[in-house]
Amino acid sequence: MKPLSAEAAPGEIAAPEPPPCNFIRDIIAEDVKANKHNGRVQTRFPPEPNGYLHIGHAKAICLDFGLADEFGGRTNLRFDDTNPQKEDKEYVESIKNDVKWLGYQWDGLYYASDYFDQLYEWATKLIKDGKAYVDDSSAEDIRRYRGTLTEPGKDSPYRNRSIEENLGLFERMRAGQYPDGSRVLRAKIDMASPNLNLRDPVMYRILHAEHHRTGNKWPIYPMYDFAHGQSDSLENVTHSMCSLEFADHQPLYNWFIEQLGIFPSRQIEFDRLNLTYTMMSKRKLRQLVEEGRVNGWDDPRMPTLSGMRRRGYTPKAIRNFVQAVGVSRTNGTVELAMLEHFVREDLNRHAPRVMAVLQPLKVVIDNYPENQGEEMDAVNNPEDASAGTRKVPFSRVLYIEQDDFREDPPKGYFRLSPGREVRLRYGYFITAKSVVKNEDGEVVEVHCSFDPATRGGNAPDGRKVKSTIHWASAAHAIDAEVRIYETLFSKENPDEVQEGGNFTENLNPLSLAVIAQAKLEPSLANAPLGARFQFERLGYFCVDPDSKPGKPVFNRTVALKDTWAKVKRSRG
RNA sequence: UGGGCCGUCGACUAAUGGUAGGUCAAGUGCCUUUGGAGCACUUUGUCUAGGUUCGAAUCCUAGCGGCCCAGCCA
Repeated sequence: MKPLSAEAAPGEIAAPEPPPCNFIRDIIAEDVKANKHNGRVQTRFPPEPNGYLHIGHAKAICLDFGLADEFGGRTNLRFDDTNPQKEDKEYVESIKNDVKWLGYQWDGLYYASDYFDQLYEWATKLIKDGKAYVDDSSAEDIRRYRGTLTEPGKDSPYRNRSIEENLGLFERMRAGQYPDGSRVLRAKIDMASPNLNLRDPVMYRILHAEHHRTGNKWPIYPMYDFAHGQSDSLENVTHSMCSLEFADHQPLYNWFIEQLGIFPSRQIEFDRLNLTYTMMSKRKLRQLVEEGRVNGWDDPRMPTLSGMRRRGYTPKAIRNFVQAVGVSRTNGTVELAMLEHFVREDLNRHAPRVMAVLQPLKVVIDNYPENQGEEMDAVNNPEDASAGTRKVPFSRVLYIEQDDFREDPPKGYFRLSPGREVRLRYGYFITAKSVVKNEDGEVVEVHCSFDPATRGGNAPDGRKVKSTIHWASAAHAIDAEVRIYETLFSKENPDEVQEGGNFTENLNPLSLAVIAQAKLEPSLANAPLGARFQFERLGYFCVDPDSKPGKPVFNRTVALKDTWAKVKRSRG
């Protein structure tokens, strides 16, 4: 049965479709139905503040916040800041900013470092219960004793120290009496477990490092595994979503909660988002930034939320995309085309239309009076009548797109060519009469005639033209820099390299093209930073922060779908 | 090679033992003052082999294929 939403009265908002099913929603719905935790739903988004958020994080954010919202629950933002060497305040600020930009507001704001005292106390309890011990082995010995994927590990020689000795040692670790790396606190579980995470995992390591929040208070820091589940538990998190690679950690997550007898948060793993022609590895994104292959974390080619924001993506488009992609436990890669569809869909509805000529070709209308001009009425957004109209100046000398004129038009080419009549959008019908060429034989000027009866773009005699092209009046146009982006990598999977190769070899040398002198209609002169437009027939563009008064810079967010390009391709 | 997770149109994802459906992509047509947008239509799929069952994408067994795990990272 088809939904009847299409029959809703014009202007009426169709009832939102029920969200597509997914296995996490099913789990939560069942728990709520069974009145588990009295039907309460609490989630959390737990980034480590060691880099900028990317589109992959957006999926986690939409899941954590979106599912909680659906069930009337709450969501915390918690920074998993247990490794001071990699973390920084700069990242926590950018993360907060990006989450808000995406459209979400957290209920509680926490840091794992808020729990360091509690965690320390819990570690002491485990020692007293004979469930944890201090190991003096070197990192290398610990690795050796851990065994391999196929062989069991062996007990550390320090595994059976007395509780009193362990307590004393751990206190001195905490007092800062030992150098980095000299000792660790380990959980006493099972060195023969087929799950390597259960082979006496490290709970605390010694790190004489300054933490961005706790300063020099702590010379020891808990590992992720000894912090995450307990943090969830302290926040009474009912459903703790994380990515698939943590599935092997779940038994350990549960083990600590059980040994400590604390609130039983439940971990649920889902698949990460992968996208073609880009990558989500924070480490590699950082490398691109540090090696100067891109211009910072917010380079519009980056898959970071800050990059996408600068590129002109809307939060709504990203949320819709994430919703459409869904969630499962398979490892797949979503086509970039799907992301682009959702920006176009959103921008098509909301972005005002303007005319801009990127590769200008001069057109002179010989029978239009010199030193005369007029203003044409142009529709701001055909998708939204309330957006109104504006005036666009017209005169004898114009610019059109170089692509919109062919001296020798190929078959199927509908645009301007000698003897052919086309419409100037919101202007007049014009017919090409002759061309002026430079010494290289390139057309640098097209002379046309116009039909005064077609003002506004309609012929009273009802004759049709096959093409409508955009233009800018030479005398009135403003100059702008326009940055055209292509995919950052030229391979669908940038990690696909020859033996011994490196992903940077797959960087697309054409990922950025700068047009220094585009010609824009004058209404764009004072467009505010971040403003988004459709340049008619070209794509969606937004104002970049590099803009200077009188010299705007535009980024192309995404091109319009280009049927002509498709025709050309299919004809070779 | 031990353990864990996972295989559904080209991509992503539904169907919870009972009609294999949706979105993107691709294609065809209509419409059009954006070769845009919109509308209509179309193509293509349950990894393989057995089994259970009136009935299997779903349950079982065995293969095959992919991903993750041997940090004092998260």
